[in-house]
Amino acid sequence: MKQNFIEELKWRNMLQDSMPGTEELLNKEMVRGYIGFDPTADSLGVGNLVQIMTLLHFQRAGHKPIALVGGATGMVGDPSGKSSERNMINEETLQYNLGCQKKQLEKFLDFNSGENAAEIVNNYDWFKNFTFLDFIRDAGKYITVNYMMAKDSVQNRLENGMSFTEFSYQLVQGYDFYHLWKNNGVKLQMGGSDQWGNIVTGTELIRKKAGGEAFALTTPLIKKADGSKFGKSENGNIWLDPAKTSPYKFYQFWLNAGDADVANYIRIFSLKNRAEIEALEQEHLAAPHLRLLQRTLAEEITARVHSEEALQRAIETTGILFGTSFDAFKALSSTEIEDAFDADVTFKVESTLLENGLDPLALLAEHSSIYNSKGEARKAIQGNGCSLNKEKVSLAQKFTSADLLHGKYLLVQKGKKNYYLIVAN
RNA sequence: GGGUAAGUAGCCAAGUGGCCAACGGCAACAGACUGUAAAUCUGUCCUCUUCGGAGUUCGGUGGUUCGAAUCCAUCCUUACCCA
Repeated sequence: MKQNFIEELKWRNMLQDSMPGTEELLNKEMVRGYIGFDPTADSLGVGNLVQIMTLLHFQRAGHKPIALVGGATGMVGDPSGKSSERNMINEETLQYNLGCQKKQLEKFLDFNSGENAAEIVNNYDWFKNFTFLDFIRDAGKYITVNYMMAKDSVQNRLENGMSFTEFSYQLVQGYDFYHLWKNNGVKLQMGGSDQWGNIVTGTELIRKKAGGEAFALTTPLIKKADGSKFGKSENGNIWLDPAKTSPYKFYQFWLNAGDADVANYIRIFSLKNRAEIEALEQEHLAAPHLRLLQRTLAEEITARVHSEEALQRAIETTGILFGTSFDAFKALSSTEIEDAFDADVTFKVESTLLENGLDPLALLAEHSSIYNSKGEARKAIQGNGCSLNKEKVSLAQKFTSADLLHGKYLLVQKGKKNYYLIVAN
């Protein structure tokens, strides 16, 4: 069952812009299309997930998706959307990042589906032996500086300055498109709307240099309803790598999405069809407090990005920490408790210390690093922002062995949503 | 190479000799209210602290002064104009 790619993107609100003729091309034949990924970090984040989904829908519509990892472009630095010159990352880091991202991409796309099997390419492969002189003759000659200057990504930087390196970026990315067009039969480049300028530099180069035709399609940038950035949480970016963002936190991120955003998200990140999603939306409107959309979305994405088991564990942890009363928590077995906490939120404390009674500052800041300093812990406690075994902590309190569950556990809450486990041994 | 303007906390930005750990805004975190939502109100927001304080900051380095983000010298960075 092939879907119409453009129609699919439209109802999912994933279509920002496309070049005239793009839809006709897609209806006519199996198209090879690519999206570039920038190796600035050692993991992709949920921000990149939009582009991954675009490729996935593209493949499901019967086309051939190609993910380009930017071994070469990463060395230059994309100025789009950046207000100042970027620091260069060294080659070693870059290689490492590339490897990590490649592994993640491989999880999403189907590489064994015959003629439209996904591919991953690295633009470093064709740039590594390309000399500067060749480049300015083979690519630079076809694009005028006037044209490059007109780009938003350049205009926005004229006030504060921009190096030649970053100015050249669009030409490097443009050449990627040309290379893939010429050698791999790629006719379409997709990307976030901030990439429009870079993408059309590519189609322009293809037209001028080879008289060929190529197409562009962009997706809107996701914004939260309050205008803040998508994909960040209190602890920074939400990554796809379970070592950097645990499946539990990943699940929580989606579960915590606001109503105003979640309808948007589910269309983008869910593979459910239109009827299913619209039905869910109806149901959600009838009873918003059940947060059906958030739950459905969180479950689907967590299972896809991590695994069904990781999802089950995240749901269980959530149930233990949020859903049930403390009595229910007490009823859990030691194994269940320990399973619910990841290593980075578990702290060990000598049980002898507790026998003598420990004040909260010593316990939370000195003997564990739930808080970085006593001052920080003190402020949080004074602000009523810390609970132990589900009860608000006061500075005057002392904790002893009698407070331990199963003789060894203490449940600590920093704020409402951050849980830690202290194990006495 | 010449001239002009600028560089203050995560970001924006006030501050032109003591009242400055530095107005204000954004972001962030926490509390109340809620639906683990939004909006709103409140608190925190350089570091450490025995909560009395202590230490380190205003591009870098030196200097003047009892005292410098503030004055002087010099260097660095950036923008604009001229060559």
